[in-house]
Amino acid sequence: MAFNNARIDAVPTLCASCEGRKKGICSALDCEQLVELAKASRKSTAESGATLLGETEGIDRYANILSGVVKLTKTLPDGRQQIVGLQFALDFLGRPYCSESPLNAEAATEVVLCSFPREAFERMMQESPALERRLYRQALDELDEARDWMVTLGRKTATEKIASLLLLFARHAEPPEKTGRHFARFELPLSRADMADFLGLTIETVSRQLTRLRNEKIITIENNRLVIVSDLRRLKARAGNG
Amino acid sequence: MAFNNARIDAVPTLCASCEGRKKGICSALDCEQLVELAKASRKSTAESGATLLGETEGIDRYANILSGVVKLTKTLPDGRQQIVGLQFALDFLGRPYCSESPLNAEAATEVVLCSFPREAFERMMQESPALERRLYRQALDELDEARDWMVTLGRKTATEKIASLLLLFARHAEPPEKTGRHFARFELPLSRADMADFLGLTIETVSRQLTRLRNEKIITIENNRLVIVSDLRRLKARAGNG
DNA sequence: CGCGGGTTTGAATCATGTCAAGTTAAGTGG
DNA sequence: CCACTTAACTTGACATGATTCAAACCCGCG
Repeated sequence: MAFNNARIDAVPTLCASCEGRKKGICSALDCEQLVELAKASRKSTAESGATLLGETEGIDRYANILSGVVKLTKTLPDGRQQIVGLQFALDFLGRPYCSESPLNAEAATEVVLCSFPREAFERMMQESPALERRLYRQALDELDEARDWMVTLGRKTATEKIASLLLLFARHAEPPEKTGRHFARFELPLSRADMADFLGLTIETVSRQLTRLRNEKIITIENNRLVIVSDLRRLKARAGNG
Repeated sequence: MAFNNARIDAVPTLCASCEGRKKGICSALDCEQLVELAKASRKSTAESGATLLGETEGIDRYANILSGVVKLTKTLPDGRQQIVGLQFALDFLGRPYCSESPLNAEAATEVVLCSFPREAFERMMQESPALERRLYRQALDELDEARDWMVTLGRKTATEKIASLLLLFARHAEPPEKTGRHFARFELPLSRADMADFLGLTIETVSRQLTRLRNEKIITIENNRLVIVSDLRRLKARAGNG
């Protein structure tokens, strides 16, 4: 054990207890790279509602999300808005090989970030195929998610959309296996307005569908934000996926 | 020149005239790799309507699309269908690091493919960071496209959806700059049913919106498939993007 | 206590879906 | 060459799910 201490000590203190090192982008880095990146990294907190990445501003930093929920939005010239992605803890935030497509990232809840300056991170990407592979995989995962939501947006009814969204939250909130397999309980990370923007609906419709699910005893809502699902199977049945 | 002949000869005959070598995935390969991949490659044609990649079958080949249009679809258990992506000439078809998400690829028109066996291609991916980077970029591009369509699906009206789709086709059909900047003329690569599946509409609505655009003199349609747009700006205005 | 943001609820309206009937165009076989 | 069939598309009348507009509600906070 003592023999290995040098290496263990080499892991930056901040990273030692960081989940991102195990499951996030950083899992693709070796010790040396981790130290180098950590030197340039900065932990920061953003209030709910804060803009993390705007259409206007140049992107000068990439980041890992340590906690909280980030919404990626697009807006039409006349103000109509659509959330095109949600990112959770340990997701990577940023746009390597930045193409044109204008996209806003906004904190949906309070968010804690571990961010790196653009140049340092891009240099590391060049040098580390493993890192780039890890990023590629995340992009593929996000692509799958985006396509799943296209089905939801294009082909599901309002109730099915809401049920699908609740299931998404349940999946992210649960340490799987922790609560009973068919039970879930979580805080809604989005306001009704945000849910509407994600599902291509209006606030009123979102609200109506929630009360409908409540009336059908599929969910219970406390304090407008805490959702309890006693039987996930019934919720799944309402989500249209089978 | 003679000095270089050896190298030029080394480019596989098939590839020499192939656009994919310049603009597609293959542009990331050096000569040696190109030869190796070409040895394993196979050119093939698929009828319109043929399934290229099914939920059921394992994927045993990757491919470049040489010509034609491929639609990527997802289907809900009750039969509702959504097209979640369109791929055109020189796009890469396949799912490296295949995750779960069930996806169908079907030829929307007659399609010509240049395909490679799974193992050969994956081995090359392992060995060539440049190739993986190229694939990563395509994934990012597809992600951008998917997100653009999420806005269309979630927030646009039926007319705007149709206009947006026509603009997409125009962009892909035109050798840019060839026809006048504000003029376009192209064959619809999708049937009304496919357009409906892409836009989250019904065939009837698609048809009605097309005749509406025709009545407004924004487009002309000949033979049900040939579309002529005399002023792209008017079409853009109807697409909701500005 | 009253104020304000977020949410719920209600009634009227509208866009899109549904169902059904027609049209067009391209075969196919007599 | 002309009926006949068929598939894809268009058009019309009607039904409905979601939006819109408006009002009430709830709850934390000054």
